[in-house]
Amino acid sequence: METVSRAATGVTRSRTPRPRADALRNRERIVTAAREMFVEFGPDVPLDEVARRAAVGNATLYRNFPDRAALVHEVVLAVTSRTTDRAEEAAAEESDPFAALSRFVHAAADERIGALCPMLSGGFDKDHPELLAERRRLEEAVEGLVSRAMSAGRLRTDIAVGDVLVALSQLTRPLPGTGCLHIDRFTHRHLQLFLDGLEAPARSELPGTAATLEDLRRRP
Amino acid sequence: METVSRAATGVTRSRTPRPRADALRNRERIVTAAREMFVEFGPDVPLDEVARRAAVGNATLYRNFPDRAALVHEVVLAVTSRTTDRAEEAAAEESDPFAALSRFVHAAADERIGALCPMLSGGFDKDHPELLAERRRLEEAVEGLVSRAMSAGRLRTDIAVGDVLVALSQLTRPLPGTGCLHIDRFTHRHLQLFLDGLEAPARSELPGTAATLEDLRRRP
Amino acid sequence: METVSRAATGVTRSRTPRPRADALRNRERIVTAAREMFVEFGPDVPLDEVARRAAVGNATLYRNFPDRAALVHEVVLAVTSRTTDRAEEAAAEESDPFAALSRFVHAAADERIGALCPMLSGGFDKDHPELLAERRRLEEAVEGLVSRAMSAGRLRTDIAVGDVLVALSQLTRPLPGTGCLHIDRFTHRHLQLFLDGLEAPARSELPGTAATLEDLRRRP
Amino acid sequence: METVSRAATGVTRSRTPRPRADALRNRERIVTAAREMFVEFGPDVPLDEVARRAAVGNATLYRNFPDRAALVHEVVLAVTSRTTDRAEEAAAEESDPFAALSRFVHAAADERIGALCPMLSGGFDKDHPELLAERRRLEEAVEGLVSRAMSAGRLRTDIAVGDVLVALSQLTRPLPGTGCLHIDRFTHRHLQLFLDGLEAPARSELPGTAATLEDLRRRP
DNA sequence: GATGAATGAGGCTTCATTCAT
DNA sequence: GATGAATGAAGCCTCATTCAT
Repeated sequence: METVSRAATGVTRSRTPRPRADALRNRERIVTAAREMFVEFGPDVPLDEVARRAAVGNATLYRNFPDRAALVHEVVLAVTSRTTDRAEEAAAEESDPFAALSRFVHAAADERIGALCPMLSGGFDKDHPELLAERRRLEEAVEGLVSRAMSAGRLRTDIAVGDVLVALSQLTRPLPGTGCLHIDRFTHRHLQLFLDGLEAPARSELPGTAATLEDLRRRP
Repeated sequence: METVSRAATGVTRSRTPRPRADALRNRERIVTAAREMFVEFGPDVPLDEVARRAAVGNATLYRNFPDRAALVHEVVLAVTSRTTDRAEEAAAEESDPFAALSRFVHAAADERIGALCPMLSGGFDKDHPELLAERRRLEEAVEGLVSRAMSAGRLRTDIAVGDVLVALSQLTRPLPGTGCLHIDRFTHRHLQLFLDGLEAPARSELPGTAATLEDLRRRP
Repeated sequence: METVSRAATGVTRSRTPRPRADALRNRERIVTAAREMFVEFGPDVPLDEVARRAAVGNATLYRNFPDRAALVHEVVLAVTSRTTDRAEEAAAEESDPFAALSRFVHAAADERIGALCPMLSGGFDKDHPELLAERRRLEEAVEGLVSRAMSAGRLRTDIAVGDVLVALSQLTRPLPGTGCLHIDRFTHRHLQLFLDGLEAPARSELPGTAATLEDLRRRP
Repeated sequence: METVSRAATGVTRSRTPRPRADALRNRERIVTAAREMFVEFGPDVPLDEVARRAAVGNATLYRNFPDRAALVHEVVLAVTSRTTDRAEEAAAEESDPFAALSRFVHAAADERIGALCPMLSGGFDKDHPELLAERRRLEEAVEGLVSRAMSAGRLRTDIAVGDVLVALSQLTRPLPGTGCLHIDRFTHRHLQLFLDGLEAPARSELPGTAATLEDLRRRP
């Protein structure tokens, strides 16, 4: 359950006579390197550097991903997918609904969900069907966590899944160039403070209105 | 006109004979444009674009700021300073110490304190004396807000000024390319949730240890 | 009358406070170098080489012409314009109408009208208004030459201006890499043979139908 | 008579144990695809595209032709050979000597002899013995057509085989990217005009001197 | 023998910075 | 002092060619 629940699908169906083993490995290495370097240096990191980190020639990268947008697409997909896995794990394995939400939030930080933020800016298709589907899957999983915690009276009722995901992403956004060193020192503290603020009973009245992920995606 | 104004100034300190009025105005416009564009498009925005927004030639920008680092320096200084002003205002004008902290947090968001985050990455001297001093000033002001709220029993005691400022910065970090549109829709909600988490009594035990701004700056 | 009858126009009109002298010179040098190198090596010649021949930095080329298409556009415009000038000269200065046409054909070869052929392939806007206008002007001028020669009974009547211009272009198309050396040795011979074929009375019946330049431009 | 009058020569001398049938077919398909695509897109067409059109892997192409020059060599050879075939056909089947020349000229256009022009530029060995021999064969065949037409008094006497072949090539040179669509609409008209100019009696005095194909090849 | 994949060199284009008016 | 223009270094991407299955 750990790894690529999505990327490895759809291989043995059609005409394509099976990708070669080393090619698959290369592709995987590129995505991994890209994820790491996007996290560490931001989404403008030179693709040649990504290729070097992946230990492949730059043209191999371009063979697999025609342009930067394609690579970003893949990384966003991977991070979203892995994060969703964490949400489903938390839902399945934690009996206390607020503990489940809490576990997910901290796990999502470790998956570097915050790295998605800067990537959402670039010129890539945020409405791509694959992405849309994966985002829906994430939203549903987190929606499950939220609604159960809310039903149990553990979560304040004036927030929605969008609030959780956006704040979570912001709080875990990496600082380019720092190598994420501060994440382990501070981020989990701040996430915990945020979770404390989410807990019922509400200690204040919130401005604005709760929102879904789709609201975020749209131009407001 | 030039000679008159120069002759009229009675200052005998330095060699520089007081900059011309339009030169000062230009410098100010550049800093303002840079602050806006750093917020809107991130710290990698082309300097030619900044110059255009400021309605000056690019060479004028370089006359005032020898390189990008110098401009970033100035903007960081300005944002820090303005944010400090907000902290001092809040301290002076709010009687309730937690309300003061709260007011500061929301005001700092409007000053785009979050824009500092990405700028702290680039190759500019974070230890410059001017910056150090301004950061100290900010830290002291916020330290005042925090300690008073804590003394009044309104703030949980396991946090420190570093927690407030870092989380505040992260939660208000702009998404490049979005024109900050989401700030007004979501950010203040999430700040409020964070503030609720800060309030005493503490609802959880925090991982890690509280820290100052200087801790953040260092390589851990 | 020799040179840039078009490029030098429209300078002193508007807001733009007059381009600097050296900038104009640079622009002119770039266009000249591009024309020469397109002729000599074809339209795929590296732009860095064009810049080198023009003795400017490559970025200067890109400042003046955002991409290859813009540069091709300018060169096509220049060649067309200069060729039109030759047509008008011939019309004005030759009394015999067939001699006028003949003089134009040979002069157009010297203007390297054949270099237009390969450039018409690339991804640039062949319907740009400027180009359209210039092409019309050329067509009108040559149409004048043709119709007068035809009226005088010197030209066969089953051809049209498109035939003259297309065949002329083809016969004078440079061979990339040869430095046009063969032009002076052979091209004028073949043009003369073609002219002899154009002369009345017609010695054969032509297949197909006569056409205008616009017909050529369209996807047939 | 159609195809490889030269390449398939059944010499059984050497070591190579006769290529497999599918290998031969592949080689043939590559040459055909290359010829078509050189005509359609020019001699710089990516070899991967040629391989795709030939429906073979790119490495298969490189197995048969070590580099682009080798492929160009083969295509030039093939086109030259097929054109020579047309010349010999015309000589054999037409009783009127000028009609034979005329028939050859139009047939050569259909063989895309014009596509040779751009290929003669690239970095391939134009003096390769095979090519030299083939070019001689073509020249002899056309020389036969020319001299017989001239002897019959049907052809002006101030031209030579080089004039015919060069002008013929130029007039039929494809415009890259157009898919040769204009060939059928215009080229045969212009060839006819050229033939009319070739016919005796000469209507003008030609500049320069007549030349052979070898003259063309040399740097003058 | 045939193939898909990998590679490095090279062209295009942008941008921080410097220069000439 | 202010400006537009010039520049070289660097990133993106393509393609001829080589390698591993």
